[in-house]
Amino acid sequence: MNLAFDHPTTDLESRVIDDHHAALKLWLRLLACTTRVEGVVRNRLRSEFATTLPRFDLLAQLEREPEGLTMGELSQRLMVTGGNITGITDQLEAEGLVKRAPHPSDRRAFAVQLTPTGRRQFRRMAAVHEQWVIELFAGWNADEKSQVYALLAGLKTHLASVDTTAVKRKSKEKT
Amino acid sequence: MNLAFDHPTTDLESRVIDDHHAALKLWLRLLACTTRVEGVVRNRLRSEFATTLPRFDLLAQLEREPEGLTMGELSQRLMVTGGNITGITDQLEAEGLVKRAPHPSDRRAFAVQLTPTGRRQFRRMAAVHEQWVIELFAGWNADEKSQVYALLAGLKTHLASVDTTAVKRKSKEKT
DNA sequence: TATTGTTATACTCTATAACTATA
DNA sequence: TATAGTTATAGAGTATAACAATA
Repeated sequence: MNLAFDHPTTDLESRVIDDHHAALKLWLRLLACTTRVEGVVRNRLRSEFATTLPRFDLLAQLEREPEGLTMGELSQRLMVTGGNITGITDQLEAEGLVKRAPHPSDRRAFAVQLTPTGRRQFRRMAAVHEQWVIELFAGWNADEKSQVYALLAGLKTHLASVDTTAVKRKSKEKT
Repeated sequence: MNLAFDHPTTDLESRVIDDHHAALKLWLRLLACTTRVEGVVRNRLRSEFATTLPRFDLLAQLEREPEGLTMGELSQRLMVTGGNITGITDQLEAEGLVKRAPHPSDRRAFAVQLTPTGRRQFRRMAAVHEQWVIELFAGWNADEKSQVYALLAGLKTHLASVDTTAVKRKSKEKT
């Protein structure tokens, strides 16, 4: 991966054309930071645990649900379509980390669950992963973290109301 | 990721744990928001302009450099390896948006430049793109935007000092 | 020899759609 | 008919490595 991040004229933020526009500048800086954090996490998951973010996320969902989740529920939670869940689950099952248990009431579905090995392994990874995140966000103190956390709540709510594809709606102005 | 731990908040150690817990929660919320914004932008670039984010980014870099950029410089700025730049440039050149002009002093290299058509088209896209970003960040008022913008400056500086792959370095703490 | 860019290849991640087996 | 999951396929988006032309 290219590590030119700290070079002021070579990172994503330099996408800014010439603008003095707060929203665009904010977005480019936000994207640069997020991309950076995500890249570090992906690289370390690969080099330390030979795994990927989607696989880690799937295990994380299962860790919270001892009863298991159906493929469809996993699809919703990871926000990807069903075919992808089949693929990731296949891999994790082949490694013995998850199993497709019969669903108690619907023979079409499965209750995908962590195996004991999977649970042990996930907890080990999750602890290390959290240390990475702590390290990466050490640039903010506790107060700054909670400020941003609170601000993001508002943004998240707003984003949920934005249509993914619609481009312009002159009327119907939100709030 | 599992956020279900209940830590008592009575002593110093617990507060530290909560602070760390806060980093993970913050990261997950930040990632959710960024992913959402990026997804909307990607979808709209595709549906409105039949293009992609890397292609848009490449045009944006060229728009700032009338003299053009070499393939290697584009590789650095977009933070991807050279082979990818060749592919993106091939596409954009086929559409008449960029051209590989001869490099004035190095016959191995090119000065990749926007064509007049490419410049016109990029400016049109960039204006619409900015409106999308304004819409997506309308959940924050001007003050909130500048707060986050300022906070991100600190995070960015910190992130630049984090090794992409290294996992733990107890000693040698920066500064 | 070193560097610029191209080609070839492969892998991850994702979406879509046709298909099956149940419901 | 509708739903849960699988299979097959396609296409971004990325990296690596061998290569050709030039420095």
